[in-house]
Amino acid sequence: MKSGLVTIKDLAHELKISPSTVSRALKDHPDISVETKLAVNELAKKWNYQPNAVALSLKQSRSNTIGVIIPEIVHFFFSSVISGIEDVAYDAGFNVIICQSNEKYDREVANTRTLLANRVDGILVSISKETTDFGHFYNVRDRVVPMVFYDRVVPDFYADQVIIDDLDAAYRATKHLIENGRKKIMHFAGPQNLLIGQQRKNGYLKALKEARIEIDENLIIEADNFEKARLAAIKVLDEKKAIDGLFAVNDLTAIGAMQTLQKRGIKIPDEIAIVGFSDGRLSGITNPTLTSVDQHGYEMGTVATEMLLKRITSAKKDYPFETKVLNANLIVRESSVV
Amino acid sequence: MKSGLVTIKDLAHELKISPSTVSRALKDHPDISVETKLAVNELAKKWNYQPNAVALSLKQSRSNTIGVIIPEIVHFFFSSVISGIEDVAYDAGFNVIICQSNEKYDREVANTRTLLANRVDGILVSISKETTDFGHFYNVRDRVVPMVFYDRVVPDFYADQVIIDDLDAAYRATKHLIENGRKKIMHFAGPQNLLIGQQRKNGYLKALKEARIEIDENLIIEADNFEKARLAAIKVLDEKKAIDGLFAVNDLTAIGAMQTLQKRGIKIPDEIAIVGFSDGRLSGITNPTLTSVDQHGYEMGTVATEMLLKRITSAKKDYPFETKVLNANLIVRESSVV
DNA sequence: ATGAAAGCGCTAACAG
DNA sequence: CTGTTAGCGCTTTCAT
Repeated sequence: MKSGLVTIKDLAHELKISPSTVSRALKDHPDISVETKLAVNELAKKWNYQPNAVALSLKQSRSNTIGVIIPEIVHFFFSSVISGIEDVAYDAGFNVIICQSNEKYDREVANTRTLLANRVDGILVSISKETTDFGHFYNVRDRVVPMVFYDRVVPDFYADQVIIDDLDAAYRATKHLIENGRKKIMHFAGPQNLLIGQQRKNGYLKALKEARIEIDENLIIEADNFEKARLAAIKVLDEKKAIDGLFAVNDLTAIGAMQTLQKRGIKIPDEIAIVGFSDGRLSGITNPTLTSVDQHGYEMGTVATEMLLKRITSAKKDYPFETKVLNANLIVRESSVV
Repeated sequence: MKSGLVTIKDLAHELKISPSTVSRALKDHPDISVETKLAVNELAKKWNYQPNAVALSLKQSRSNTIGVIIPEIVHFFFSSVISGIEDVAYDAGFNVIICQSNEKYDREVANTRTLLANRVDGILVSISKETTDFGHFYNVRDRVVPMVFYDRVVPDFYADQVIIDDLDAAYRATKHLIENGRKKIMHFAGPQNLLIGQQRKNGYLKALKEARIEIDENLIIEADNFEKARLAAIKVLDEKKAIDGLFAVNDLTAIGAMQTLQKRGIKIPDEIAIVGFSDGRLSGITNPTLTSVDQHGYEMGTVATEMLLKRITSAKKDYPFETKVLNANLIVRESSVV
C-alpha cells in the first residue's frame, strides 16, 4: 500500500506501460486488452489510486462543481434549500461550493468572483438584502456560466429562476386574517428592494383592497427580523394603535412581535391574530403555534439544482429561460384562529 | 471587453510579450518594468481577466479549498458551525466545499473520497450517528491531508479536535435540576456509539451519584429527536412513572417531550423541570422558554477552521495534535425553575 | 493493442 | 528586464 498521492504515471511506471494505456484501461476503453486492464485495475486498487479531480477539471474545462451563494446559512429556510441542493448535486456527482454573502453586497460580489475563478460549472444565487446593483451577474452571463436564481431573484434579469408566488401567498395569508374577522391588520414588511419584500407587501395590500378595508400606511412597518419586530411592536403599543391582526414577512419577525405583545399582556390570537411566513422548525413550537406560509425550502433547492444541472449538461444551452413557481400553502395554526 | 475566458496567453499575445512576463507583471514581481506592468494590468482589467484557480491548484498542488463533512445542515447547531467555518475560511481566502452525510455511514465514506479526489487542503469532520468504522479517516491520514474533528469526534483517533466538555456540561445541567429539588430525573439519551452521547449520559450519571440519588436504568431512554421524544414521553406517561425532571440530549428532544407532557396536562416546570442541550434559536421561543447548554456552534466552527488552517499553512506539519475544549455554559430559563 | 506527443492555464527555474 | 522551457495529472489524437 503506497501512501501519499498515486498518479497514473506511477502506475504506468510500475507496470512498464505508458500513462495513456493506464488511463484507457482505467476507463475500460475497448482497445485495451483484458490482461492489461486487469493488471492496471489490480495495482490501482492495491495502491489506492484516486484520480486527481483538479487535473481533470483543467483538462476538460469542467469542474463538476456548482457554486451556491446564500444570504445566511443559519436560517431554517436557507439551510433547507442547501440541503435540497446538496442532495441533488450529490446524486449527479457534483460538488457544492457554498458561499455566504451574509446579506452584504460586497461579499456577494466577491463570492461571485471566487466561484468564477474556481470555474464552477454553474451558480445558484439568492441575492442579499443589500443588493441593488447587478453588474456582477451580468459578468457571469458574459462568461456563459449557467445561473439559476432561487427565492430572491433579480427583477427583469433574464435567467432561470425558481420562486414561490409570494404575492399570492401573502394575499391568502392576509385574506385568512380578514376571513377571521380582522380589520386592522398590520404588516411587518421586508426590504422593498427585494422582490419578495415588495410582493409580500403587495399581496397584503391586494387582500385589503379586495375586502374594501382602507389602507393605513402607518400600519406598514419595515421590520424583518426578531429584534426589529420587538422594537416595532413596542412602538405600536406605545402609540396605542388599534390593531387586531398582523401579517409578518417571516416567522422570526412574527415571533418577535408575538412575544413582545404577549409580554404586554395581549392575548394571541384573541386580541391580535398573527400570521408569519416560511414555516420552519419554529412555527410549530411557539405558544400559540404560528400560522405560516410553507415556503418549501428543500424542494426549492432540489428544483433549482435540477434546472441548473439541466442547463449545464444539455448539449444546446440556448433554450429559453424558465421560471418555476412552487406551491406555497398556508398552514393554519393557533396564532390566527380563535 | 472580451467575453468568455481570458487567459494569460491571450494577454501575452495581444501585448506581444511572453506569458511568463504577464504572469510576473500581474503579481507585481520586482523584475518587471513599470511600463510593462501598467500595460498588462490595463489590458487585464479591460478584458476582465480572472486567473484560473483550477490551473493554479494543479500547479501548486494546493487548492485553497477546505472540505467539510457535516451530518445535517438543517440544524441550528450545525448551520452555525458552517457559518463560523465559512467566515474564517473566507477571510483566509479559502473556499469551502460542503458535504452532508445525512447521518449515513456510506455517504460519509463517499464524501471523504470526493473531498480527497478534489484535493482539498484539509478536512473538517463531525461524524454521523451511524459511523462505527473509521477506516476512511485512516485513509485521509495516509494521504497526509490535515483533518480536524469538531463536536462529534472519533474515540482514540489521534487528530486535532475541538469539542465542548459534554460530560461536565451534562453534569452541570443535571446538577441544576437536582439543586432545584428534583429527584426523579429522566434522561433522553443520544446514540451511545457517539462519544457525545456517552459523555452526556455520563455527566447525568455523575450528578446523580454525587447527590446519592439511586440510578434507575428505566429512566434512561434512547431518544434523540422530536419524534422519538414524543413517543418516549407518551410511553413514560402510560407507565405512570413518577418523575419530576428531564435532561435531554438536545433541544428538539426536550421540546418534543415538553409539548407532549403539556398536552397531557402536565405543568412545566412545576411538575416536571426540563433541561435541553444546544441552545439554538428554539430554546428562547418555547413556552416556557427552555433551559439549555449553550454549545457555541459558531465559535466551534471558527476555532476548528483556525486549527485546520494553521496545520495547512504551517511549514512543519508534525507538531502534536491539539484538542480544544470550548466553554459550554448553562443558560437557565423558565423550563427548569419554578 | 499500445505509445508518443500535445495541451488545458499557470508558474518558476534557468538563460540570456 | 524578459523569454524559453518544463511540468503539475490527465486525456486524446495520431502514429505505429
